[in-house]
Amino acid sequence: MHGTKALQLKPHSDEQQEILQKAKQYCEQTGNRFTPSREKIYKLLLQADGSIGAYDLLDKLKQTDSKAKPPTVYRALDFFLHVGLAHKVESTNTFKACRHFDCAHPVQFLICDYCGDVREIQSKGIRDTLEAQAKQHEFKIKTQTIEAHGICQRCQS
Amino acid sequence: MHGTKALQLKPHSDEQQEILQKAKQYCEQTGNRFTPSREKIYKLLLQADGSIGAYDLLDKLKQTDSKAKPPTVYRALDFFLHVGLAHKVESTNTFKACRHFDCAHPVQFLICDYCGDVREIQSKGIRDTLEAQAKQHEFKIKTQTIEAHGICQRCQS
DNA sequence: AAGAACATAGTTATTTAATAACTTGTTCAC
DNA sequence: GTGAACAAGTTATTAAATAACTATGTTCTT
Repeated sequence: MHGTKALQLKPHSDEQQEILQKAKQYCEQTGNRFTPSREKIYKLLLQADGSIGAYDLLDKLKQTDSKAKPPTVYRALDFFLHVGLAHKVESTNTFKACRHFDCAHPVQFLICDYCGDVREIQSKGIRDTLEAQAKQHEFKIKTQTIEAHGICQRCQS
Repeated sequence: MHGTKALQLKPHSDEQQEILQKAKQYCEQTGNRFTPSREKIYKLLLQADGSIGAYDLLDKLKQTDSKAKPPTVYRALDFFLHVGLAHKVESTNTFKACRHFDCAHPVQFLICDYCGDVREIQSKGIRDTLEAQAKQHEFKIKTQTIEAHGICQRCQS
């Protein structure tokens, strides 16, 4: 599932610490509680390469919290999705921590089928093109799911 | 789940007959077998409003084929997806018969969260915009999943 | 026509993904 | 401090998809 991990996040990296702090702040500002349970699960989500399935996340959680059960992770995930701290990758039923949750634009994913990496991009162009198409059909868009599968740059060599 | 069905396909309509015939022809031309089992399931897929889940499809199939089981429908669905006779809607885990399977372009869906209607559109613009974005990241796209949720024209009033 | 090779379908069981429903514990405002 | 609201624990179930094995059918070859 994974090629070289040179550019992937490592557990407890500085970048993760930074995102974690921003997540805490963001929750405080918006009146949402970043509880210990949520923090623990959010850390695991940040440590995951690419995206991670709910049950894989549960397995990781069980290593330090042996009595964790599906609702434990699904509740946290639902919370993250709701406040914008994470996204669901619909085509693989997996989840990914959002790295710039402070902006509410729809996102797109580039999913490498070789190494499993999931890159989150934000193209206003894609969003607007879809929006324009929908308008032609008099369709009012609420949410967008845009996911491309293929091979990432690092796996092409 | 459903509003007015005025524009929806009705069982055994002329349009369905036409698509069915085209599907048969298409399979012959491409050396794929459109077996009785596949035909039965494809008809049910055509009759479904919007998109339909595999197990809802199974329930319908059971009405005339009481011993049908999950692999029965999943095998047919896999075949349809493989040859291009149907699409999977990833964000709802449902399936939809393709109305223009003779062209291989990626498609986009406009999914009405109010009536459940799923409209298949083909915008070269969206495809190309995503393609261009991917290129900037040196990502080679194989397949695209583009789904918009919202409210369709008929349900806005 | 017989038989090998392959595709299709039947059958049983299991895995994976997600949620329902009820109970217990925390937090926070008044 | 009490109670409303939120969060988490617990048990069970539903929903989605596939694995693995058996049986049947189709096609191709000789």
